[in-house]
Amino acid sequence: MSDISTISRRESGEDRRRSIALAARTLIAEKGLEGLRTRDIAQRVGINIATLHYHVPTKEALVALVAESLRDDFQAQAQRHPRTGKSGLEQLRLEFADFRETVTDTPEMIVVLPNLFERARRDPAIGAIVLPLYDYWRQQFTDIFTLGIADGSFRRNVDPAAAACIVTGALSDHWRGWTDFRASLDALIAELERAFIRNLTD
Amino acid sequence: MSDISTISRRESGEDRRRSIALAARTLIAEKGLEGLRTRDIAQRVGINIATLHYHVPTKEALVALVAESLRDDFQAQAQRHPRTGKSGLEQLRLEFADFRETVTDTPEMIVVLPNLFERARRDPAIGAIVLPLYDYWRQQFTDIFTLGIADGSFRRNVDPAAAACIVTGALSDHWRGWTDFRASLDALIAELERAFIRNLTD
DNA sequence: GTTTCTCAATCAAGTGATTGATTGATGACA
DNA sequence: TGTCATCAATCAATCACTTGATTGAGAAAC
Repeated sequence: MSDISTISRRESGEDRRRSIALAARTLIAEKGLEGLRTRDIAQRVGINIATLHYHVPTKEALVALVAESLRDDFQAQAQRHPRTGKSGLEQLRLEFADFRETVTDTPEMIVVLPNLFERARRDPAIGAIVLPLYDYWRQQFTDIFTLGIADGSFRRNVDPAAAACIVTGALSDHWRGWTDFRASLDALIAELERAFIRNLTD
Repeated sequence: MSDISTISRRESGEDRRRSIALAARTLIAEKGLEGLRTRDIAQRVGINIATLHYHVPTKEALVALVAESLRDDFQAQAQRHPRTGKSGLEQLRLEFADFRETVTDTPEMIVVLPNLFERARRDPAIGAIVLPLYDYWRQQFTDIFTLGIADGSFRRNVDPAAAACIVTGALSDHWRGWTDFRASLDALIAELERAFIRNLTD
């Protein structure tokens, strides 16, 4: 038998801030940063506006909290599958699998992160939190291409840094889904592999 | 000798709306859509807020005006250099040259357009204006790859639609400039060519 | 008792938009 | 040429909220 009188509306600071960040992420995905309102967030969480300010003092701090929340999730996902000892091509394929998983598991991250990247142009504090994610992601591919050239997976004349930019650009463009005019993810990934793998007659 | 008494503050509706659109574009580039204020636009143009509403009745109509303004500029630029009679690879190179020119000539378009693409998720009216631009751009590359396969410029196993997505993704990612971790435009373009050109021993 | 958390009411400034008056430009007419 | 009517364009003042944030009191947890 549940005791209604023990139901509390309180959450620890950390839990509450997590709830706030998640609600804000959802709302940014729905309405963009331009439509983000502190009252809407409070309502979505189920708290009073003053409670929201108790936990997160300004709107600016709120956006930073969202950025940190996304950074932490992104980093948790990046550690899921170890890469040690695999060839360049194998690692490339694992990165593609990871990408597919991210798109499936956290679709809202896909929408919110670019909004924060855009905001980073004007807000160095946000940039300091999220831009390293992009750098890290790109560095992963650069390392994979360097390895793949050395192990014979990829063409010798591949420029690892430029190739990394091509791959991250193509994948992030795909994840944005602005337009229905796009190749399927399978076709895109297959073409990305063909673009760099070493020709058998080389 | 100039006659001061003939100086007027009036502009035709069309000229005024053009001024308003350009000011709004500049402000979106500076502050994002979330920081766009009708009074700021009016001030930037040098008119009263009521005058702005006289010409453009709502903020929503204003964003649509910006979208149309960008569409028109984009389309004007797309017609600059004819492509007829050139090989797939030559056309690809012309597209890259066009891209370079756009980035140089209208840097603010580079920032504003993606903001409108994002807004298009939530605002079908804006999407109807700007998303066809992306489709058109992508279709250009698809056609180029199709042609280039037929004329022997590109590998036979290139999937034109997927390759177009890769190129447009890589270029648009580059133009965004979120991070300093990127290849130079020259290196990116060179790698994009290597990704698709036909190997001499094929 | 102390600390943390929550709330309703409120504040001050900002925001998109409106109102009513005025000005400027143009064409018709005497 | 001068006058008048008309319409387009402009403005200051104002409206009706909206917005991020604050205040002071009370509740909950330890």
